[in-house]
Order: sequence, then C-alpha cells, then structure tokens
Amino acid sequence: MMVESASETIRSAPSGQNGVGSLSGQTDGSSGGAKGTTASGTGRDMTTGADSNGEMSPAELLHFQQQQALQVARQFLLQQASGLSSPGNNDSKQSASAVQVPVSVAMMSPQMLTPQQMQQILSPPQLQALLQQQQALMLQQLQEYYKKQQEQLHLQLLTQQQAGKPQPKEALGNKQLAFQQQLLQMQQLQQQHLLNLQRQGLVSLQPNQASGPLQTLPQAAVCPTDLPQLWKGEGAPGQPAEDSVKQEGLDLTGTAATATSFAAPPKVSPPLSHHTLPNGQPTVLTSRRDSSSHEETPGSHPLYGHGECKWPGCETLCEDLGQFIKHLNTEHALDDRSTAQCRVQMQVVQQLEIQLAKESERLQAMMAHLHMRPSEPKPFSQPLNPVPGSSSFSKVTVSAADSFPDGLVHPPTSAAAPVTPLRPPGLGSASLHGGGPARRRSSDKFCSPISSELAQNHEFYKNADVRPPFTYASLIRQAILETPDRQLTLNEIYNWFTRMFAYFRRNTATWKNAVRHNLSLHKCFVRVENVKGAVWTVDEREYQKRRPPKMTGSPTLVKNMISGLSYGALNASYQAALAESSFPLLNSPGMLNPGSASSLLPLSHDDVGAPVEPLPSNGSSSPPRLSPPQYSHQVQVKEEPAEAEEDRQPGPPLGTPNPSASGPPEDRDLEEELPGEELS
DNA sequence: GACTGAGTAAACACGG
DNA sequence: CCCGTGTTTACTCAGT
Repeated sequence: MMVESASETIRSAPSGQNGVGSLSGQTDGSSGGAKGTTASGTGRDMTTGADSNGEMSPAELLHFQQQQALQVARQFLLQQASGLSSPGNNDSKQSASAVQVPVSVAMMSPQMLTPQQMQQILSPPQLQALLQQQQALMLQQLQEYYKKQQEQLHLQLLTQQQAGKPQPKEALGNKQLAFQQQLLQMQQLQQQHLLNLQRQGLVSLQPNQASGPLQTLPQAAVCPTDLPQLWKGEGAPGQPAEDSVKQEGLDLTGTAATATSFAAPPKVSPPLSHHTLPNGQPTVLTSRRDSSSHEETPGSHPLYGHGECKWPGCETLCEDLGQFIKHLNTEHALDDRSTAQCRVQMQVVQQLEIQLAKESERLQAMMAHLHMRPSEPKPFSQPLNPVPGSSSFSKVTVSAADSFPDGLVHPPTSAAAPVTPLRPPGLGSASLHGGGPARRRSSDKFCSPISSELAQNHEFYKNADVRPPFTYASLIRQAILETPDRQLTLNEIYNWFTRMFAYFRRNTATWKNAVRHNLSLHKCFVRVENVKGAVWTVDEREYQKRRPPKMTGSPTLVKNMISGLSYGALNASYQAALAESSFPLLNSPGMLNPGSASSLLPLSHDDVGAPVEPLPSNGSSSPPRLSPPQYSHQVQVKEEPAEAEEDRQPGPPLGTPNPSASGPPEDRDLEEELPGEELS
C-alpha cells in the first residue's frame, strides 16, 4: 500500500547512514580544530624546523618541565625522608631508584640517543627518583604535545587528500622527522638543565646509568607511531574504537601491551634472585611470554620483530630468534635496569590507557550526539538481542515485557549499545520488510518492550514517518496504560497515535479503522461505559493470553503443561526460555498500576501458581514473578477462564487449581473463550 | 501446506 | 443525512 511504500522510503533514508563518514569527519575536525593552528602551516614548519612551530615550542615546554622538575625534586627529597621509596633495604632502595630513571630513559629514547649519550649521564638515587617523577609528568605532556602534532598532521593530510592531491608519505614522514628533531632538541635542553642541577649539587649522575633524563621525551618519540595510530584509529571512518585498541596493542607489542600483562609491581620491582629460566629467558620475560599468545608461536617473540630486539631502547639486531634469546638473556636479564624499564613501560601503558579511555569516551559522546539527532535518524545495527534461538519464546518474552508500559523494564538496548539509537529496533529487520501491507507481527516479536522502546525512540517515532514496529494492539494498550487512570476514549487513542507517531498522521481512515478493529477484536481491550461516555481499558490478563507461546511445535508439551502432571518433563531449553522470559516481568512488577496490576496478578497466580513451582529454573515460585509467561499463556489459552474482563476473579484461579482444572471448573470460561479465540 | 497472528478493507448498526 | 463509534466479516500476508 501507499503506506508501506512510504515507510519503505523512509527506511531507506536512514539506513543510508552516512554517520560513519560524518563521524570521522567530526572527529578529525574537532581534533584538529581544537588545536587552534592551521594544520598546513604547522606541517610545513615542522618540516623545515622545529622552532618554527607555532604551537608551544619545545623550549617552552622544556622550560615548563624544568620548573616542574625542580618542584618535584623538592618533593622527592621530602619523600625520601619519609621512606616512601622501595621497601627494601637501603641498598636496594638506592639501586632501584638509581636504576629506574636511566632505564626508563634508555628504553624511551632509543631512537634519539646513542648509547654513548645514554651512558653519559649518571644519576644518583635522588636524581633517579626525581627523574622518574619528572618523567611521568613529561611523558604526559609529551604525549599530549605529540598528539597535537599528530592531529595537525593528520588534519593536514586529510585536507590535502581532499584537495585531490594526496600528500606523499614522505611529507608526513618529514614532519615526524621534524617533530623528532624537536624532541631531540628538547632532550638536549633537558640535559643541560640536568647538568646544571648536577653542578648545583642537587643531583649527581652515575656513570653506568643509561641515558639522561631527557630520554623521557623520546619516550613519546618512541611511540610516535603508536599514538597517531591510536588517534587515527578512533577518528578514522569505519574504524571502531576496538580497532584502535587493537592497533595500540599491536604497535605496542612487546612493550606496552606486554608490560601491562605483568604490570604487577611486586613481580618486577624486587630484584629476584634468579634471572633466567631453563629456556634461557629471564623470569620476567618468561612470565610475560606465558601470558601472551605470541608465546605459542614458535619462532616468534613479542620482543623480537623485524630482526631486531624490541626491548624498549634496544633495537639490537638479531639474526634469528636464538640469537635474540641470547641477547635477551644477556642484555635484558632480570636486573634493576630491566625492572626499571618495565616500570617505565608500565607508566607508558598507563598513560596510553588513560588516553584510550579519554578517546573512547569522546567517541561515545560523538556517536551519541550523531545518533540522537531526531532530524536525522540513522539506522542502527540491531541493538536488541532478539533472543535468537528462542524465537518461539521470545514472543512471549516480549509480550510480558510489553505489559509494563511505564518503561521500568528497559531492554538490553540501552545497555548493549553505548548510544541510544534512534532507529527503531524493529525497523531494521522485520518491521520494514518490504512490500505489502505493514505486517509487523514479526517485528513485534523482535522488538523490545514497547514501553522502553518507545521511551527510547520517542523522538524518532514522533518525527520520522516510520511505522512503529508494534502491533496495533500493543500500541493501543500502550496508549491506554500510559494514562493515569488507564483508560482512554477512542478519540483519545487516536490522538495518542497521532501525537506519538508521525506515521499515523497520514491515512487516518486506514489506521483508525484498524484501531477500532483491534479494539473490538481483542478481548484484552475492554470497553467501559463511563460518565463521559465509553472508554477503553486494557485487560492485562487477556493481553498476555493474546500471545500464547508458539507451542505449536510441541503439542505434547503443551498438553503436559496443561495437565500439570508432567512439569518435570519440560525440557531444559524450554525451562530456560521460561526463566528468560520471566525476567522482564520480574523486574517490572511496579509497572502495573492498580488497575492493570490487579488484572495481571491473577494471571501470575493462576498460571504461575501451581505450574511454576515445579520449575527449578526460576528458583522461586514467588507469585509476583509471573515467571512462566508462556506457560501461563498456554494454560490460560487452554483452560483458563476467560474472566478476562476485569480480572475480578483473582480468587478462583488461585483457589481452584486451574492447572488441574483442565476442564470442569472453568467450563464456562472455556466455552466463552475457546470458541472465539482458540478454536476459531 | 496448514495454521495462526496481524493488517487492511469494508459492510453494517447505532446514536448524537 | 452525516459523522463518530463499535462490531463483524473477509481477505491477504508472513511466520511457524
């Protein structure tokens, strides 16, 4: 019909979803724009020279860091007094602290400093600690700084690409080079600063310590490829955060990632007596390997790649794995230095994790923003879990959940998806299946409780001319239950439809007729003569009955259930389904207001009461549970009295064992209902 | 292929 | 007579 075609078009529109593209675009834009400098300019400047950069110059940064270092130094001295450092004896304390900084430096500044340079700087305990703290600070600063640079570069790259002139990779490489030069410069400044400190007696350097303090900077340089990738990963279109995480993990393979796995300080910090294991690997490394999937791959090692040692700051070339192992054992044995390096690496990882968390948060916020735009509803991957595999029961579940219009029961939708999708759950799958009149029965099965679904996509349905994935019955019921007194006139129902759904602002004759048809057809809708005329109410019991579980497949099972004699015969899957479907109900007892609640309760008592108890899955036979919706449905359908009306017979059901009353007691009911509904 | 739920269309009755 | 409301029937479609 026309309606259908209309919905069809609408569906296609949102499904086109170019959200990804826009998302990425925004990401890039925000990231780049936030920096406040023109990407192009920055990039070129960087190519030529470090100082021409318009942003915070390395010198400035260094100056700032130096000031911080002084401050930290004072703090450190105080801390030393309080014995904050390593618990071990004085020696260990000294050695540990003494090693840490240099090591970290060494591992961080591999590319930047030559071994000689690194050896050059020696550090006493205090300096070590100072540097360590300073390092943390600078690490953060550098990472941010570097990130900015990368953002700019990325932005520039994008800009140029958009201009149809794909920038040669060299350009980017040059920029990175320039940036590294900047870093180097900063390192040098830092070294000078350190020397000054040394002269002043603030610190003294030990010869055997690997590199100077400045190496911290390089740490960022070590990760230059990592950070940008991480950033790109999140910003890149179609590249979910997960990918970025993966990338990070990959990039940091052997470093950050692995370090994280064995980040437990106790393991690392205290110098262990034993250095190597049978396999020749250091204890620390071994443990790391063990936890790593890489370990399993013979001939590979997380710390070995491209023929060189990936140990932070090492890069020693190794012909093969064997040589590498040897190298590991000799150069990276479990000593203070390695331990300190691990610590530093831990810091790196922590920083990255923090950064990742931040970026993830941002990504979510961006996605939320984009998806929540009512004007541009975007299709969304099915956020709901239609309970695959239990289709026959899912329906019951839905209906049960539907019984709580107040929205107390929220489908997994919101929980599952970080962002509340505007796109109606049912649209993607069944509700909009093409062609023909809108037959959304299936969608109804898939959709979450109408109340929550509506609550979440309220704006969407309100503005988008999309047919809601609910049946007329469920919509009518929702409309009625939304009102305080749980009753509506026909006209009010009409109004609710038009108010809530843009879709129902057209073809009024059609859907109004359908509404009337449903009101009359379904027993769950009860017409009540009111002072002001006739109003419609909902009989929850009937509504629940309306959707008997698809037990057709197992008539015997149904019979068994009805008889109430073979509850134990219920197969596990069915019981599981019962339990599953029961949860929604369990959570939403409050949803029922006096009126509907009263009507619903009987149901639970009737059907649940006897039958449920035997069911182990639910564990509790507590009436409020209504756990066995399907079950109850079945029973009701078959034998339950049709007191659908106003459920004024809560007693009978309870008192008289309905289950067993497979016939006699409720004859009248059966006669009333069966002919019409079941036997028809 | 039968059964069933759902949507649509239409006829009809009734009362304001 | 028109309109809104309510009931009922018939048909079709889709899922099981």
